[in-house]
Amino acid sequence: MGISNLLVELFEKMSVWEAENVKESGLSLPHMHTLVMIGIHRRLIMKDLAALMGVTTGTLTVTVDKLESKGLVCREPNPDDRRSWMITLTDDGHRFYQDHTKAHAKMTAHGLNDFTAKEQEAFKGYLLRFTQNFPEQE
Amino acid sequence: MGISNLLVELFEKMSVWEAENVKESGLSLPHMHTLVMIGIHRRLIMKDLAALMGVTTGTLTVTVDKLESKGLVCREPNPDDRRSWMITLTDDGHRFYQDHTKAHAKMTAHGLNDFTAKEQEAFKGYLLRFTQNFPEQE
DNA sequence: CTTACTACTTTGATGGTCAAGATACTTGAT
DNA sequence: ATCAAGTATCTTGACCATCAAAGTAGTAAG
Repeated sequence: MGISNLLVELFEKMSVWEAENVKESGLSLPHMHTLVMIGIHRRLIMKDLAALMGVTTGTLTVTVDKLESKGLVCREPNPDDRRSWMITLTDDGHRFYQDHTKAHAKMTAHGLNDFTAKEQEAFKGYLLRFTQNFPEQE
Repeated sequence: MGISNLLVELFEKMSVWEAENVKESGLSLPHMHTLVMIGIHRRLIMKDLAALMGVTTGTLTVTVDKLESKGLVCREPNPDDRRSWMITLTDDGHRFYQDHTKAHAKMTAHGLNDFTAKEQEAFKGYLLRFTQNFPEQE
């Protein structure tokens, strides 16, 4: 089997894992995805967050509305531009983000089960190169 | 950055790439996903295909209805069980599947841009081990 | 043959998505 | 300053994907 098919298989398995894992949190995939993006970037305006997630701002508006009503994210006024909001995680939202990150780490540890420390480093190096060679998202 | 975050980043980039790529084909993601699953398994009954894709048979019924009306898949009577259908790709459906597979290969080649043959083999070995260590989908 | 089970389809409801239009603000040119 | 053009967000209306539950037709086991 070629690397291409291996990647597809890994992608498939990670997707299934992600879906099951997120379902346990009680959030939908788009909602968790949103929390993760905000968690990584800390503070974002709607436009940038929508671009990162590959959705329109209209879609993001309703997502953020729901996350806000659940007390997971916060719209703060943007002092530099009164048209836009700075979106951040609340403490509760940050907990979801951290739990999700921990679950990722656990999943990774499972995959690296029989790897020596040296092999992990080598794998990581390859992954880094591969990921960086990858077409950038516009 | 740890391997966990690298994988998440790769996953994210592959998702974006996949979405853009599939959009160009004129099919929705679920429709392409369905064609790929049938392409890999050649002949499947609805129940098994639904399980592979992680959707209910009710959802799959409408997906297959649409793919059938587009002439991309075929419901053939199952001689062993008159309750079920064997789902297969038509020639047109197979072309979509093959084009998609080729696009995956192209994407992979891009990522492996600066890898020597020896490095590709090593990376492939690690990927294989990692993928196989991964929790199975049930 | 009858009961329990199974494969598939249908139906009704919900959620995510987009395109297009509306609103409020900013920017740049006059 | 003022106005026009551009921008960030929100709203609306429509569509698709999805599920749970109910319905249909076929199988299996006694």
